[in-house]
Amino acid sequence: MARRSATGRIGIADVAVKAGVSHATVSRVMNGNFTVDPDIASRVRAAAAELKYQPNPVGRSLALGKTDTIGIVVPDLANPTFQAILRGLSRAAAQDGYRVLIADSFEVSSEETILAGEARRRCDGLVLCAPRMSDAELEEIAPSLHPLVLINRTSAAANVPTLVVDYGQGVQDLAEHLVDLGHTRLAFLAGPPRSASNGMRLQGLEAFKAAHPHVDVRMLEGGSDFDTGHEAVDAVLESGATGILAFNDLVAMGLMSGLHERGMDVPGDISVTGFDDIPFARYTTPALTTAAVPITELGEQAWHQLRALIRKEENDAPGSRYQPRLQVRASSGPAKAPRSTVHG
Amino acid sequence: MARRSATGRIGIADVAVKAGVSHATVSRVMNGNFTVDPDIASRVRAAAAELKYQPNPVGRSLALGKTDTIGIVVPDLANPTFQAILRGLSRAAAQDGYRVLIADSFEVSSEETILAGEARRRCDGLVLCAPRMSDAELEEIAPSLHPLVLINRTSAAANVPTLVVDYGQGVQDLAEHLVDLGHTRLAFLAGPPRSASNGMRLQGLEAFKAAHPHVDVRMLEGGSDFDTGHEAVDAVLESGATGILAFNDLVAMGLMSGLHERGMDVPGDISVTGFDDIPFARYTTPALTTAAVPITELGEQAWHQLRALIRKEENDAPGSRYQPRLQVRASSGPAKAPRSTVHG
DNA sequence: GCGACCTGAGAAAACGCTTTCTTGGGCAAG
DNA sequence: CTTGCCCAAGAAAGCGTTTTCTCAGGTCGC
Repeated sequence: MARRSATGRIGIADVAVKAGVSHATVSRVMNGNFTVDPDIASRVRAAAAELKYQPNPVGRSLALGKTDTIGIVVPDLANPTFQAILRGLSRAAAQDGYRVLIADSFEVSSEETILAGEARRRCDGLVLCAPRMSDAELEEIAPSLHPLVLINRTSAAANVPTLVVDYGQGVQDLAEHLVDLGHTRLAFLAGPPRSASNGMRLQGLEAFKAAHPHVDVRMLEGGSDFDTGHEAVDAVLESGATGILAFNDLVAMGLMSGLHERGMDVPGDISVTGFDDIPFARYTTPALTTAAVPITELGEQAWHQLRALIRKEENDAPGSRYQPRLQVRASSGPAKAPRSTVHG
Repeated sequence: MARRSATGRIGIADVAVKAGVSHATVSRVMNGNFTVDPDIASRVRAAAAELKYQPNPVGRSLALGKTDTIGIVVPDLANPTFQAILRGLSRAAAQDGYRVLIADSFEVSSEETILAGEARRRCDGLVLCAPRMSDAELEEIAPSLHPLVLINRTSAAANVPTLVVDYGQGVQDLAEHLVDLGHTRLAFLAGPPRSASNGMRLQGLEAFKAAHPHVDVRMLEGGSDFDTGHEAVDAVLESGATGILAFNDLVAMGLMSGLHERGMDVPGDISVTGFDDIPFARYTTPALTTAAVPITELGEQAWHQLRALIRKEENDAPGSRYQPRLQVRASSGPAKAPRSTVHG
């Protein structure tokens, strides 16, 4: 009856007809414009309610030039870190009436640029987690993404708030912790080679090595997931290290699992530390010593920064730096007498 | 120079001017319409490239009546189950060029209805995970959500594919497993009272009790997260049960953690089973016996069902039922001699 | 050589909304 | 009683696309 022909959905025109007013008046009523006669307003509201009219957000977005939606690009939705960022972002944005559109690049850095652009065009702003993207490319696209917040990347582009976790400091804290426990042979189970946060960890380790020339710190190739850690068990054992700094909690858990299969005791034989303090880190056996990152809060902050940009507010603190907090649990313990290295 | 005044972004009009053609021709070229002269086409493409023109998706959506976006409503983004569904959905949809808009209801069932409606209007279809919503309300809103796929809920509404996990069968399999190990006193650590999937588990347990009148099955109140399991430790010990069926893996992990703190041995003193087989279930200590649900695949299937609806394809199999697979690990073991009940 | 057909590109309408512009009517002041 | 103002509501112009409609020019056939 009142169905529109084209889309089949109820439109503003149907309400206007039913209430005997113009489209404009319906729009005014729906948007709480008070320059409309109360009688007419209630007539419109009645008509809208009866037809169960709901404004079409697409038409609205086109007219208003905003979508009330923000985008987030993540490299891997299976990674608890990005899940947590997404959660914090989504919750904070929802409180201001914004929704979140997700774009998962599945670790393909070439996709990140395209996805970011596409997502940005559909949204009012973008949160970008693109650890593998080259600096050059980032600088290239950053301006076109403008209401943009970066996570764990810095950019020279103007007006791009940056939320970074101080991985360098975190890994130093963990290394110090192991040294305090008497470990003198450490190994860093690295993350993906081109990862920005891995770079920060490496820088931190350089600083650490400079400050502790007597400590042997080996670098081992790795990755960012559980399997990586599990597969690295041989390399770890060969290294002869007694204190292992895993790239993150996932890798640490994989490594502990592998070590357990080899009959090694953690922390009796080897101490293992993670990074991030994902929810499950408390519940591994042994519970994982790690550097806690307030990651959900980071997602929340990302929204606040983005909101300021969208609202064109002055932002006195464009971005912030998060200091990981050393979280000592049972996976790290006193070094025992140095084991002999299997090779070399 | 070529910037449009209103939004500041490059529009189709700018390209048209630069290429010396009409808006319509630019549109034709951008959409690969071959009725346009090759020379003109390349001139348009050159102009578009030079201006870095990218069509505005909002305008496009309005004209086309589609957004290339689907929505998903989840009760809790912190729950690994929904994270996995989201992941599977997002990946599958991305392969067909669709994006995913997320709406987290934060377990507030009254929000679910509103969120679902809003999300649906912005998208071409919706995946709804609303375990707490009443059946009545679901039936009420289902038609208006139409390209709609339900997860772990059934609906009488026409054309609503339903993807359900057979929690009833899964919990029976787990109970059988415990009985086979010699347990005669079981306890079910229930999920949220109004949860649909909890209801399915309860039905399964009724069937189990009917088939095994000699087995004592206690019902304990619970919830769906880690803390719930952790807090339930007293109730579990009081129940005197030696085989515990936790609502899900999270609850089971919390319970095991609590039991460990109490000095109880799993599975020596008490066997614990979970449900879902979340990624971390393999890595708890002891590794968790659970009922594995191919949850990421379920998200993927949700997309396929939704896609069929969006494309108005005939769908011979509207929905499917997933059978959990018993995954025996170390958290379940032979019953030891019955413990005495603390109370009663 | 002229008319019918066809092709290719511009003009304009449509998508569903918001908002500016316009207009008519009521009221107050001169 | 007339003139000017103000206010409320309708008309219309966007927002940025796609797509239909229209028309001009060229080609082919007779």
